[in-house]
Amino acid sequence: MPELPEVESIKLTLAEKILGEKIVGIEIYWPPAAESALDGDFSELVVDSVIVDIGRRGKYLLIDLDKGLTMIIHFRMTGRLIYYSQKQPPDKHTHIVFYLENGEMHYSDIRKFGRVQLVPTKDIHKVASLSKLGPEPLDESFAFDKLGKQLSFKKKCIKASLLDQTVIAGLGNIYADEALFRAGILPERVTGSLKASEVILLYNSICEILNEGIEARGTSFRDYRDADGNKGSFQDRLMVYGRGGQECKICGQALERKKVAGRTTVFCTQCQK
DNA sequence: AGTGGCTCCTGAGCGC
DNA sequence: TGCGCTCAGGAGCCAC
Repeated sequence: MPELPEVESIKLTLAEKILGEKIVGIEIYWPPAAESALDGDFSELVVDSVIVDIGRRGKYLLIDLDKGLTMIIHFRMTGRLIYYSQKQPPDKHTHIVFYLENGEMHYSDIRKFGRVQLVPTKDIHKVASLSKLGPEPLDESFAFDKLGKQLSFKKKCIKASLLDQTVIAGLGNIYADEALFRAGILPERVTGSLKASEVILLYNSICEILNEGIEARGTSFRDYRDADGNKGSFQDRLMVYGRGGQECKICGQALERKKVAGRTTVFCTQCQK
């Protein structure tokens, strides 16, 4: 499931291929995937536009077109955006094909949770899902005291807080579990009960885990691929996610697996307090 | 402000 | 082989 490091990897692999390219045609195979906030047809608005920039905010990929339009893409669970330099037939899960001057870009999504949303670039801050996002964890302006401020007084458990995109943007189930393990904090701890020293540990763990995730070009636990269609490698370095019942790589005790905040959560009761 | 449940959707894995 | 079941989950929404 694309979280921050995966979306960043898609952005980086895509940028070298599509920046400056003109979209010369489009084929939409599953219309609900293509949402337009404007009057007019998604296809007509997008075709003949030049891709001028590509960015990321949290788990959202932002593709800026000339003519003042931006495509906001959220991959949810199984979304992919893959660039092909040569003609490529769509597969059964391909929902949108963007034909470029050189090559084509396929948006596909097995579970159909993801969306490509077209909005005027100037209105991007008005899009509810983006405007509510919390701080960007890899931004230089993000500091441990900023995280502490977001977490203080919260009564829900820390796992729920980390998954809450208004608290901090970009963490999903994998990196939230990994960050908590590295920080030695149990996922069910009440958020506001964290000591200042624990907030600093958590802050450092989040930054480290996300940077390592990007260096490994993401986690391909199941479906994730970058824009070249390649897997990431961070799944080889996971300490807890997907390892319930197995031995903790640090202390050897069997890892606990239980639902926390409605999500499957894996942790070590020995290493995390 | 918090939780829990439901919805969207498909494929994998399991028991029989 | 295949049927029916459960599970995986990001986020929006709703009831309480």
